Amino acid sequence: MPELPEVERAVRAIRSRVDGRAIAEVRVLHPALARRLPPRHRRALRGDRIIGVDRRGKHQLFRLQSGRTLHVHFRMTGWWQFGRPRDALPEHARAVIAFRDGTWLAFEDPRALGSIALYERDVEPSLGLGPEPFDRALTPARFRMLLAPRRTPIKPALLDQRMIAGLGNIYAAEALWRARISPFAESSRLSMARVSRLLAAVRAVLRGASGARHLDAEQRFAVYDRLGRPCRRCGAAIQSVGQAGRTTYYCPRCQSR
DNA sequence: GGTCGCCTGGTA
DNA sequence: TACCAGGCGACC
Repeated sequence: MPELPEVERAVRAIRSRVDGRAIAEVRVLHPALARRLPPRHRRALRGDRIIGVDRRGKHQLFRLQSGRTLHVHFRMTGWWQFGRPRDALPEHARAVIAFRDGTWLAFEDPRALGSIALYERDVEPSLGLGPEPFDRALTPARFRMLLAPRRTPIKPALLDQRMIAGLGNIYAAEALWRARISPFAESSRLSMARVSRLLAAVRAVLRGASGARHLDAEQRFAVYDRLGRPCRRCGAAIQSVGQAGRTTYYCPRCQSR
């Protein structure tokens, strides 16, 4: 699930539960997770304490009392499950942070594509991210400058985290539909007016994401996963196309190049 | 940019 | 059984 709104929600759900808790041990339950969190790093985490959790784009940064940082990325299917001593671990728990008081935080991730990694004291992970979408310093003019060097279709450009941090395949498509911009429009050639519309659309889509969460895909999205269904604006059949290895959904009639 | 690999599970 | 999946880094 996780694009920016979902990662933000995940962080909010656990922040108050893990803040201040001391780590008893970190267990890895799937070999894919061990690649970036080897046994010596797991051992080194014992006794440390979580003092805060930050989000940047889709990344999570657990700040530790030692000055180190635990970096977490959900990728496609990651999620947190917080548990009490007697609770059963979720079926697809891939790693577990067990606290001294018996509570635990399980990294649930069916596809096991997510990652957890430890960064040494005072080493800030370099994530290569552009501005946060709601950063006030992100003006239409700045957004346009970010998009200007990219001579690619706008849809794949939006998935590049150096443009805006936290956009993913779904909300990029939704924002383009909302801004009435074709996913094929060339990034560098978007007019100021369209860039401005796009930025507003990105923000509106991300803001609306949390509220619509309980709806099914058909209700929740304007284009995503709605192949062949009528466009909510003009009634044309929604189409899909492969772009940069991902599926893009769009309205062929009211999203112009 | 495109394409592949990483992983597993759900669905046609 | 085959294909697809909300991510992303490595490769060409």
